[in-house]
Amino acid sequence: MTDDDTWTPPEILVAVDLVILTLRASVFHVLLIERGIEPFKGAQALPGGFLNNAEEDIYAAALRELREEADLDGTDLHIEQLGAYGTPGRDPRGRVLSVAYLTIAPGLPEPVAGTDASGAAWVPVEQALSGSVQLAFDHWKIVGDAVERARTKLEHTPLATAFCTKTFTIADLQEVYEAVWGVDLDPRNFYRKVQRVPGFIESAGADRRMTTGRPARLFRAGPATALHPPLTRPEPSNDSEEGR
Amino acid sequence: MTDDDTWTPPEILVAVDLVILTLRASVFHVLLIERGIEPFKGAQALPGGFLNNAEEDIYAAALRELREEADLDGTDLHIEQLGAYGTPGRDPRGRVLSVAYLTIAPGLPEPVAGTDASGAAWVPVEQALSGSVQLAFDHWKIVGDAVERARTKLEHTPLATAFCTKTFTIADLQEVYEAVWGVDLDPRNFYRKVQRVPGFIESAGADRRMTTGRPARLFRAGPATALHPPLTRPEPSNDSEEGR
DNA sequence: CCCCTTATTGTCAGTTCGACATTAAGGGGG
DNA sequence: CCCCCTTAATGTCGAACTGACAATAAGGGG
Repeated sequence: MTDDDTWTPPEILVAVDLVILTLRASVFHVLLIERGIEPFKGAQALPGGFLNNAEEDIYAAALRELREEADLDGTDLHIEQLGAYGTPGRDPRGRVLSVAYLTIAPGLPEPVAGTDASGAAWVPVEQALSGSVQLAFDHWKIVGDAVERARTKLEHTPLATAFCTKTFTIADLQEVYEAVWGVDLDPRNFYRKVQRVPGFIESAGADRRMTTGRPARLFRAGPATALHPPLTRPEPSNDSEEGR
Repeated sequence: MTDDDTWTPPEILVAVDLVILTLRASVFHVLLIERGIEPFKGAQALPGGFLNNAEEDIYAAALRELREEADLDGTDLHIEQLGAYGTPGRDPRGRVLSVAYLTIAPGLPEPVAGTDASGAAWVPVEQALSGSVQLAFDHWKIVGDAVERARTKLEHTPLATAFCTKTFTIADLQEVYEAVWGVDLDPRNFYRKVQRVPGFIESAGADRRMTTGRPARLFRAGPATALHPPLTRPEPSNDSEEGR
């Protein structure tokens, strides 16, 4: 931040975009909204919007949009800033700098009735990034960055628990890893590894849960903020890249 | 991003701040500049400034400030966006949203002659965060976030090589880890571990380097973008700290 | 040639990993 | 009530890895 009293710096519009990720029926989904107005009318876009006024905090604006556009309560949801996207020309209406937030929610069964936009829908992440979906602005890149961030943070933070409800089974947790990473994991080894990490998960009473088969123990998120040791993603079996 | 044609969203000043980290004499340093004008005149601040005009890209602005205020060429330097800092009131002059960038540079021996500000100086990170240094705006938090980011990325990305010159020895690399993490590592085990990670470092010819003692092999950064397996930070034996 | 310094290679027991088998604990149907 | 089906949890085993520490290698200086 520097000097200058004579020169007036340019003023820029500031917006907030939300990448809301969840698991639905063991599939990794992102929330997209069909735009009802130009520009990009009819295309899919991330929920978001401009700051209400010049005094609104950007994090508060993210919480507000979360409520308005996704009908979600930010309390006890994982929300972290992803970054600022401000390439000139990203919005045809003019210079807009958008601050993107990454939100992780436990799998909501309902299709989330958007209050505002034409239609809100959970879209499988794979599909959203495949190119078969028309995404507005630079939202394709934002979603890609968010997914990459989530995949990486799964390795060395307890982020996976944010995809789960208050209490969960180890199999639930494994589903998160498998869906987000797009791999299959061995339940026996996963069970062992997860329990060894101090502070990752802790037993939630002798409680259990009903399904067919043997009842599973319930856990809740532990106090750890980092996983030591980390859960490393399996190496991609191919070797089309990487060198030694 | 939403609708509305009648309502005009607020315009906000956008700035760029740089956290430039390096190693000097095996000590982890950050570049700070003494402010010559109000607000926070006389305090230390990160290099940075407002966008030049409404068309300037924020990344381009970061590169420009890097040149203007630190006399550094962004080419072949590690630069990544850290995040947006936009709390109302962070700048007493009005609403300013600042996009912070994290830059890693090989240890420059010279004290970096700032072109603009009153004085630029490399300050040990520990000192900058200790509270004994008056930092302007919310720069204390920004530096803290940057350092935390660097410490974490050292574990699972080849970021450490960004602290080194084009070619380096394994002992150089170890110095980076030790200085940034603030720990001591066993050279023998470090040597083994680093070499096992595919694509982390690759031999730079049979070249060597002069010092006292046996000449060391030179390496350069490899093609890997992630470390598999990661280099995990040693557990702190005590548990007096940690927090996020 | 001896000594000092730093680099690189070994050694070794304890731990962890991945692959896979086995046992445990419900619920349903006959 | 017993057999069977399903999912959960524990166990086994050789290979690989880890941390602690010893031993050897390769210059430079005196």
